Amino acid sequence: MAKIKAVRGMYDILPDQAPIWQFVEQQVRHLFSQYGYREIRTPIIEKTELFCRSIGTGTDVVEKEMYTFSCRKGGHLTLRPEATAACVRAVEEHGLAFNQVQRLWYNGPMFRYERPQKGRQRQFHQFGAEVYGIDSPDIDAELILMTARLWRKLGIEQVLQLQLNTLGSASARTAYRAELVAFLKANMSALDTDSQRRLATNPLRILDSKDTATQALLDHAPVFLDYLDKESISHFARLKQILDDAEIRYQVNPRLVRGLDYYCKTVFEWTTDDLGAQGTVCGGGRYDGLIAQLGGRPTPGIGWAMGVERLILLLKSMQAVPADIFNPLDVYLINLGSVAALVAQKLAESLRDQLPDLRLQLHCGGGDFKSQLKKADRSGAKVALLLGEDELVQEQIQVKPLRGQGKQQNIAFVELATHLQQILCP
RNA sequence: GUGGGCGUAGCUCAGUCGGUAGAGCUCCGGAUUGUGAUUCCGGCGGUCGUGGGUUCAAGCCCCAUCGCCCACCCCA
Repeated sequence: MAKIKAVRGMYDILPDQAPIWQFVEQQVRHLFSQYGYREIRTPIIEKTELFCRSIGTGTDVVEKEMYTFSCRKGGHLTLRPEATAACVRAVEEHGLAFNQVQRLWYNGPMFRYERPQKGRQRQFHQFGAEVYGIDSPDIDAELILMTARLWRKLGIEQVLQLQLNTLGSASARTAYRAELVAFLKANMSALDTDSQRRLATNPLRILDSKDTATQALLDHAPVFLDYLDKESISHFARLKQILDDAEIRYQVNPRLVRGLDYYCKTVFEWTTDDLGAQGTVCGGGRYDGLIAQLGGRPTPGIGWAMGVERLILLLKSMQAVPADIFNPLDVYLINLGSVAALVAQKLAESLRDQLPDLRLQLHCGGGDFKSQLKKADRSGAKVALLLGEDELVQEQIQVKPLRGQGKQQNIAFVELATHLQQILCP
């Protein structure tokens, strides 16, 4: 019978890799606590309509990448392709943003039905931050500064570049988009096939086309700057001023558009050349209109998300993963014979009572002395404890350092905890 | 959705012109009765992705199919 394998594009995180995930998660959680952000956890399934109305029906994500299924009682549900929409939904549903500011963060799996490749999977994980109730650019800057701090903390700041743009107010953007589409439709024949397709789906992306004929045509197209509202311009100027003052380097990229409809004003991406085709590690922006669009009282919002898998790929390629996170053990307890096994079990429990931070593994499953010692070595433990018949009689145990130069010593049971503490925490 | 590359032991991979399936690592045992790592010897481990075809003979050639990887596209 054929073996069942994991679903395409969805991966197991095996014990060898889990410490890297724990390390990254711990670093990001600490970052959020440094800035006073609070965690929010929402379900991974939402009503399909939530994503259609927030992300936009014309986007790739909604049009062809969602895992959607019908509910037993009718209606359509979707595995979340991102978390901002769910966050907004929850915040509105519980009135969290009513006359107050919220700084929130989340972490968890997201789902998009795409062809898998490097840095792109169908189930992937994001950390994200969302802020509600602040319309001034100081919060835009704070959100960017905290990501910059994370890159420094992880030692990957050299390979990441900040791309920055402003999309203007929602109305300015819609007006421009309509003008651009009208212009391009009139010149349809001059467009490459890719761009012709994008005209219906994501017209602003056409500005980024690599086709030379298309680029030539774009020289005569409406210019976005002419449509930008004054408020957005000054918002953007202030953001840049704060970033300059904080000595955060960035590149203004007028072609930075982002593929989700809800963005307005500030958008940004942290990108790298070290990950192949999927170079965006973190991206985000402002979405002042979204909450009202979903039926709430008009409230400004802004946020970012980072791809954990991409972050980990980058850490590995930079060799920035600390080596000491992988060793799970301090002590391996060897026992010979059924009487020793009984005593060892009790001894192990007693040590865990006395030294709650001690990482101790009791050898189980028998085997001769030699094979147990071999397992102790392979386990990565710093110290082996040897309990056999001779030791039982004397109520002592052999303490054998496996890594350093220390000598093997005979230690009385009652002094074991103190002794271990001394040799393990110098 | 469209291209290109690749599927051989648990893992990493050799396999020449079509001629009975290999190595290293891991694991187990021995050299060494209760002292690991190094060394040496031995052992376990295979539907060569799957199905069909050509052939006296297929891991190798042909067709189909499934899977994985990379890229386009898109995004984190």
